Amino acid sequence: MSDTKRPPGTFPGVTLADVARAAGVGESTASRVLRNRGSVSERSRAKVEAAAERLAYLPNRLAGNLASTGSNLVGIVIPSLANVVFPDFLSGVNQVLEANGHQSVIAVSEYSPRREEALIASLLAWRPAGLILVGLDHTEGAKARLRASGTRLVEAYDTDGVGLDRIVGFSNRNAGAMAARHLVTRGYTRIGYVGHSIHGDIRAVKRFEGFRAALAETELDVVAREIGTGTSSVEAGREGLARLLAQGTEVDACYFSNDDMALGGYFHCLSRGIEVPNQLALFGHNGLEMARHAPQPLTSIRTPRAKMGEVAARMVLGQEQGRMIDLGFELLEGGTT
Amino acid sequence: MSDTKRPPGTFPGVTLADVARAAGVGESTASRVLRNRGSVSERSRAKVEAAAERLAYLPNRLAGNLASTGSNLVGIVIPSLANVVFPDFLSGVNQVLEANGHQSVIAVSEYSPRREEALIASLLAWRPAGLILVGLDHTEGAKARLRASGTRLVEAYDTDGVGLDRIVGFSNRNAGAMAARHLVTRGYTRIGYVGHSIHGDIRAVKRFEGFRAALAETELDVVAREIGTGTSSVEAGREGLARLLAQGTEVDACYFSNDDMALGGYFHCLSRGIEVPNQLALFGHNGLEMARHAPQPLTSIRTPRAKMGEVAARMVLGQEQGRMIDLGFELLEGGTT
DNA sequence: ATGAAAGCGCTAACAC
DNA sequence: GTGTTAGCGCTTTCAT
Repeated sequence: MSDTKRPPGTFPGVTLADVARAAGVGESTASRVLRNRGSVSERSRAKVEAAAERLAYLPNRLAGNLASTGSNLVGIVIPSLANVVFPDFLSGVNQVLEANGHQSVIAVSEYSPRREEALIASLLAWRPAGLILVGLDHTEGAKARLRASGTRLVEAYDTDGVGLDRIVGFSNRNAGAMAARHLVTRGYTRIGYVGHSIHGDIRAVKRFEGFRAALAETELDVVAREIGTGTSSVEAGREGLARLLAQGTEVDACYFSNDDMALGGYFHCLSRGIEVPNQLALFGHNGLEMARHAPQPLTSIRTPRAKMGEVAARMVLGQEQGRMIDLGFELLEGGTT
Repeated sequence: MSDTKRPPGTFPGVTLADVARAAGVGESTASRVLRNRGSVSERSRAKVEAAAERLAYLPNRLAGNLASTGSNLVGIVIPSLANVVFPDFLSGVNQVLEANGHQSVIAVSEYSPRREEALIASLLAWRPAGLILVGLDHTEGAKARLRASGTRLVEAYDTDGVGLDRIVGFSNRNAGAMAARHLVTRGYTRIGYVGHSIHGDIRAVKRFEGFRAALAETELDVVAREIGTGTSSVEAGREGLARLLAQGTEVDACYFSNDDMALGGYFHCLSRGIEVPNQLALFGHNGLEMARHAPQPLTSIRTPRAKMGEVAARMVLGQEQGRMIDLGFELLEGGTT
């Protein structure tokens, strides 16, 4: 047990060899005990466990994983932490990963594919058990690395397109289409759209495309639109709707890129005394908790975020059949349409 | 370049030795080039870089860190991902960590100290460059391990108590006190409290204690309280306030454990036609974006969540002086008081 | 400036 | 059931 001067962040250094020696057994026996693998006599097991306890032995995963080639880390790249939906997703991922003795290494791309590529390379250097990414859109470089690595890969959140390996999610196009059909069915015809920056959030774009395509089925289209420059937020939604209405185009319903945005729109209506849904109907996306409990629950589409995370984790651990799992979504009929 | 049959999740295995051989230099030279350390001739550098590129060499951090004893991983344990405030915090942490070539390994304790202890042990096995925890309350076992490990440690979010190593945060007691004084100054005297489950969320408890202590300065106390059983949410706040008012005790102001809760309360008032703040004043905590943009901006206290994450990360990297940094908080005077 | 060699702490055959 | 012995892929003296 060599306890000499050592750089900060380094450990006293009780090694497996120390434990084995203290227990009076060989290294491999100690290793077997500590990992519950292979057969060991009750006697050895007890001795090793006692020694480990006494020496406060802390295994070194760097060494362990290097020796066994492969780690119990799972790399996860999400576009943002600011948008509530990704923590929800992470939460699901994390839960099943931890339950299976794996650990999440999380990286945030800020919606930049170039950043994502760098993060992927960085994560692969840990020889992770697998990688979980959000979306299907990656740089060519990233795709090449991923293919070359042979790592198990799961792409989540989007089923509109082709993936590299495994996919779990739902169709954003169809979600948009469902929103459109709902509004059309309710008789709305002068429909506006308030969205957040198109930069990066490809899935919001896909929803809007699906939305317009479905409107087109009945010869309709959005009559006005307002796209913010920043990320999705309550404030952006509030201001977006204010600007949309200021355009002068008559509008009887508004589709928002997200529930945050829609809640902002709702707040605008409350402030201005605009009657919802009589004067203006509002439709969001995601089914966020806060919007479901507004005085008038927001009509929205609930997306299976946590569930998606759980399935993604199970897929990455090889516990799930199928290369593509579409979890669908659900219309939440609220009081705003 | 040994490309034999290998277990799934394993790599083609281009090693540093392969690169060195291809470049016609020694391993150590190749290593020096790839890490920009030590002096290398332009010629060797070029050869090595070309070879690495050609072979699509991907360094193995498991090996690298094992050899150099110590990793560039930083372990982070947060209580929950469901509560928006922690992603905000993480976001700050992650930003400076990534900018400094470090990676976040994130674990979620679900507000359980026992779980936290297990997660800490698990994280320490990676010989992380440092650890970031939320709060000052840990099991004795966890504290012992942390001290023994010698790892640099930062405890965030709470300055009301003693820490193990470095601390960054604010005083939750004082935040509660500020809320109380604000309400008292405005002339409210019949004050209620709606909180979420006390289990685990020690900081919410500290706020409430500070709140009551400050009320006591003027011989006041909360006249009614309602504590939910689950986590903080809009729904819990809405129902909590409904129950509080149903108690029958006359109340002219209500303090909530969180902005989610307070927004729920606000929604309840809107639904029931309770005039805010005339009939009932509302005070939250955290200064969440969504609450700031309600028709009547919620009076609240803005907490420096992202900033706290940044400072925590800098502290863990040893880039910050001082063992204890109090970032304070800020009163947000809204329209609900 | 560069190469050889000795580990880092562990796991995985392989013998016994 | 248990110990011995090679490595895992890299960094790091230490010569040169």
